[in-house]
Amino acid sequence: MEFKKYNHTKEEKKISNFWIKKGLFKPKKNKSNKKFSIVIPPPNVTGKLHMGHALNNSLQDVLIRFNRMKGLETLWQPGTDHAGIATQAVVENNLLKEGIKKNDLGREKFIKKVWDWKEESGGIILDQLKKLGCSCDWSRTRFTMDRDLSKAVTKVFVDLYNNKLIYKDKKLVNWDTKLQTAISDLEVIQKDVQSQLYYINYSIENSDQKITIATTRPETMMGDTAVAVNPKDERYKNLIGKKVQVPIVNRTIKIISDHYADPEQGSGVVKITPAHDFNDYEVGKRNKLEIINIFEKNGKINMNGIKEFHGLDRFEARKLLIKKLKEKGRLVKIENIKNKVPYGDRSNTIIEPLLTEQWFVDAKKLSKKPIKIVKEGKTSFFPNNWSKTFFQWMNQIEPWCISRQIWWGHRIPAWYDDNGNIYVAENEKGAVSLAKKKNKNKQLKLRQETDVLDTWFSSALWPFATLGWPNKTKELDKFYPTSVLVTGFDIIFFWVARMLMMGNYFKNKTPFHKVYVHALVRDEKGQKMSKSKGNVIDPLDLIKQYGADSLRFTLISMASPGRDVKLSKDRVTGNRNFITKIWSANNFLKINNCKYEKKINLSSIKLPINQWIFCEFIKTQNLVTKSIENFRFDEAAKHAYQFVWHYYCDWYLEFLKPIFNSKNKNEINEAKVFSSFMMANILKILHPFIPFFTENLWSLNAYKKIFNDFLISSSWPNYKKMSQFSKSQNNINDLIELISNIRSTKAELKITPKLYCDIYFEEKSGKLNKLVNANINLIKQVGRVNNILESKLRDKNSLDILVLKEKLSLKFNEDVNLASQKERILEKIELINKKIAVLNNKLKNKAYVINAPKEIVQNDKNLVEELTIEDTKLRSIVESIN
RNA sequence: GGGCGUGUAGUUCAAUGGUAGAACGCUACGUUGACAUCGUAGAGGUCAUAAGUUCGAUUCUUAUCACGCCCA
Repeated sequence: MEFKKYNHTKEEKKISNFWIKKGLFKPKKNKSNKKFSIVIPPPNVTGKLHMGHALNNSLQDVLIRFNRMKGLETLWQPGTDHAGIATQAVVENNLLKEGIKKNDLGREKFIKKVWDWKEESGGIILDQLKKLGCSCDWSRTRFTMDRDLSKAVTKVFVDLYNNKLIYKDKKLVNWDTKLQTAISDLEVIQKDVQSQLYYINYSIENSDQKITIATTRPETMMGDTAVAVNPKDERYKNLIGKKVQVPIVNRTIKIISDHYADPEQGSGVVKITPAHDFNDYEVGKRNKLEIINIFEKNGKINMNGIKEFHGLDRFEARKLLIKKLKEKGRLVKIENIKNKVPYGDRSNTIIEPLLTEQWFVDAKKLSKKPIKIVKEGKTSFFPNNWSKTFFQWMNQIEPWCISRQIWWGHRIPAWYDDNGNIYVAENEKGAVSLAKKKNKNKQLKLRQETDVLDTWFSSALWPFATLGWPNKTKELDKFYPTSVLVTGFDIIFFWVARMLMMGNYFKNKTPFHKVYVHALVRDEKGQKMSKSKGNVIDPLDLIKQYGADSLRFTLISMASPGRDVKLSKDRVTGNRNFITKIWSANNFLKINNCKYEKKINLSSIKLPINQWIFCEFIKTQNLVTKSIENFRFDEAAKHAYQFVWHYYCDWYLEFLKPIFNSKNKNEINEAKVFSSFMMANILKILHPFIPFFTENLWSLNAYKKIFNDFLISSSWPNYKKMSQFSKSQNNINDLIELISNIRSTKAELKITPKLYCDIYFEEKSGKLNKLVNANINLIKQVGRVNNILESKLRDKNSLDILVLKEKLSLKFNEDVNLASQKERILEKIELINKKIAVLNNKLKNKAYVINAPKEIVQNDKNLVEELTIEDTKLRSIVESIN
């Protein structure tokens, strides 16, 4: 009979639709009243599925499917975030292609265009997650710009403002000159770059003396308002209070003393530009210096700069200034150095510290509770080291700049009157009434703040806003706090910390009990995947080629804690082969008409191989369960793989063959039913890893009839140990040992494995004899044994081996190379004696015998005994060869 | 500069204070009805280096070296 091959792509699509249509991803009430919930890390609405998503979501799906099968009421809450800057850029670019400029359109029309785009092509990634098999409750999909979530955002803003945890301030912020918005310090990447350090002479007023300052940013000289030296620096003590002239700029500034100047760095003299450097800003504040901003918002020199520099880009200005300094002989030298330069993570342009008015969250105050929560273990990280990273950042947290000068996002609910008063309220009506109150009922014209909020501000509310907050909903009651958060370490600060702040503040309960932090997916050489390197593996390509199940299984089985996943196609191929293996095993069941249609009474199972495989299954079931519960997805996958391939397929199915060839109807029937019953259980424990394939096979095998459920909603196996089976468990494992021994003996003797042999028991009363007689058919077929001999025939066709420490003779129909066999045994003897010597040495050591635990010492003694018996028997075999 | 992590078979990774495992790869042999996307058998490790703790260290401690990441 020929079987068609398993077609991943075709089947997966079918099953995905089917699950959704049947509503099987929705939480289902049950008796136990236990709940399990996860909120998805919302991907950007502009996002496309990459390997990081694939790993992140495969792991979540394992947890979700596992807990769903364990009978918990399970919710996986999906959705996307509006990705303010990224989305605005996408739509802006699309419009530009049509020749439309954002500013010509105006704010309102532009935002409508963004919504149009979102409806049409936003959220592709959600469909891609479906392809991956994610069992989110898609009917609950949320978007951070949804009306409900926006309501939550507004409420949070207003509450925090009223409690003085949000404030407006004029400060130096990280300014992106390309996007023309402020960004938070987390969105700034410090990059190592090659730079030039320029040494420039400033002349001291009323003197011939000059002092040399060093700077990487000479153009900011136009904003210099002081020169600083360290108070302890003897070289310059007498200069403090004197004045210097900034060359070219021709402004006179003071020499001040401030500890910020480092005598060891450069010349020990630094120029101070409070408007364009965070450190200088602090120096300026301490010394009450004037602040001169020389840049426009696009990074060009403004009217505060030198006349002929007006409108010049900052880098052009630098060139021109250096040229002029050279001409004037003020440039002492240029040094090549490596330094860190701030870049915007979205725009990849150099970030400019700029003095602007922005909105800030008092993160310091909000961080107190989360720190306590994590310390107390109410939220714990796995692996636990990440809590250190978390504390480190939280303990030195800075105010969080939340305003963005873009259009797409939650517009800040603040209104201004003409006198510059601020009214923060949930809507304009509220603001108007606040204004009235303040201004004795005078009718004032208000205008709303044009800035929008940082996208992460709304993401921070995700765990409760998606469940309906601020309304009191059933879902919020049931599923908040969520059980686990699964995320990459790269957003611990951006997202995890901020959710902890908001969740603990507004819900007074931590948003999740556990945070499972996974690593990065890299290429097979361990390099970060990046477009520029060209080493990106597209998960969708792999899904197309190998199926989502193969990709999932690969990612999951490689997710060891604290380690990056180094992905290669070979791995995926290997796991695809694993799935094919199960497919063909199932074909074997089909051919033999193995069906599980009536509930079995487990205690009525008689066949040793059935008892054995069941014992091994229980071991596996327990290991897989424990591993998933401990977030050891890698181990869970490996245990399942090991059992299916190396127990069920390699041995159990082989042992079935002699039974099917026999005439014992009872045995045949039991084998048919039980093999299929085991397959059903295999599908169950594999379901969280390879959901499509297993659900498909479940339906092909019609297991729904007997389990009354689709696989996805069937119950997780939790069989109890059957102690009356353990004798069979041991026997079959011994049998496997025996057969393996016969096989390897043949291989070593270069006897074709096909060849049958006769066997003779040297030790008639030993356990081998009993074992073989009890399983005679298995031995004969699987071990390729002809007859059990009554008396030993000593000739050149036969030889002795040691199995389970008993002597056994094998007799073949052809000559055996006894000399090579002898050599092999001698090698073994040598090895055994080495081991015995090591053990004896240990045992001779009195300190060891006194200090080591008794069991360990006893174990060693037993081992010596056993090895000695083995040694004696092997020696007698060698002697018999002579 | 501060912090975190990693170093075990050819490769990717486990485990473990008391005999070091798996997968993939490799080698040999093998298509008689589950499976060549396969089977059987096998080779392959001074557990980065050094010192310490210990009866005993791949495992614990410290230092060194190498690599990676985060923060300033």
